Amino acid sequence: MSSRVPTPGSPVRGSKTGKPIMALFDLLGRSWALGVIWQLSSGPMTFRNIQDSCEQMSPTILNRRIKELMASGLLEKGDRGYQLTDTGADLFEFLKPLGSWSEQWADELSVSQTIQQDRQSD
Amino acid sequence: MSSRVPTPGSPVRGSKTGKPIMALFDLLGRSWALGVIWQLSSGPMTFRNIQDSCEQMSPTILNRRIKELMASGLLEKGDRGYQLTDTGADLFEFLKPLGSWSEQWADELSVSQTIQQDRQSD
DNA sequence: ATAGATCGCTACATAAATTGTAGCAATAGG
DNA sequence: CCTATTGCTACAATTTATGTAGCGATCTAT
Repeated sequence: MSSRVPTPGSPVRGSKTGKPIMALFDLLGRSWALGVIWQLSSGPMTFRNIQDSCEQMSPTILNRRIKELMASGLLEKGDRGYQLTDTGADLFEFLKPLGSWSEQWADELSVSQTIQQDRQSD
Repeated sequence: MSSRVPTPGSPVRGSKTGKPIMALFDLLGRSWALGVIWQLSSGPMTFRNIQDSCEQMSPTILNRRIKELMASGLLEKGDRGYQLTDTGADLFEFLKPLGSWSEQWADELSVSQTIQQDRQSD
């Protein structure tokens, strides 16, 4: 493994100061990280379960994300597979509202795109 | 530009279904995207302002993020530089609490790391 | 016991994204 | 006109991600 786990206090991709919020953003801002947390919020899952529920994400990167999220105390290994830690579940509570927000956002976007198309056809 | 802007409804990096939440995670899960939104939450900023407040992030990627975030309706260009749209500001309200949460997380992490170090020296 | 089937990965090659540096055209001020 | 700042683009180097193949370990049924 040549990748670094973003840790508050130490330089990370995106922040040389390692400010907690930047370390968090670096951690969550890697491909599939938010998706994995999102999926695990509904309960423990096996490695392949996660892969399947995340559009067959490559095992390479799932494995890397898992290690990072475990090192960051958001994920742990349980009897029934991987699961969110208390901290991870706590974080998810903040992410949760984004579900319905994103649907509203999707609607707004499709509307404004329609308007743009209308303008082009003028 | 060869990169695609994650748009709900169309396949994105991380989701072939284009479910809004996955499109959002793809968009926000790119380097510096969350950081840029975070910085702009305190008011409009010029291109170089953002660069400076984000550890001298490369102009290449800032430019790309800006275009993506504008295409997604989260950012716009105003008199005083780039700024969050109403939608963007709305999104930020969900991100905001992560600021203090991340500091708590940082504390927990440093404690657990100390414990691990103690165990190793046993 | 043995032949699947499943699980958690690792190896490896390819493709895509990010970084860092240099610099240019446009505007602003003196 | 001279200088500084702004918003970028070009380009090469590095880092990350994707996709496929497959291995060793563990269950499962025969």
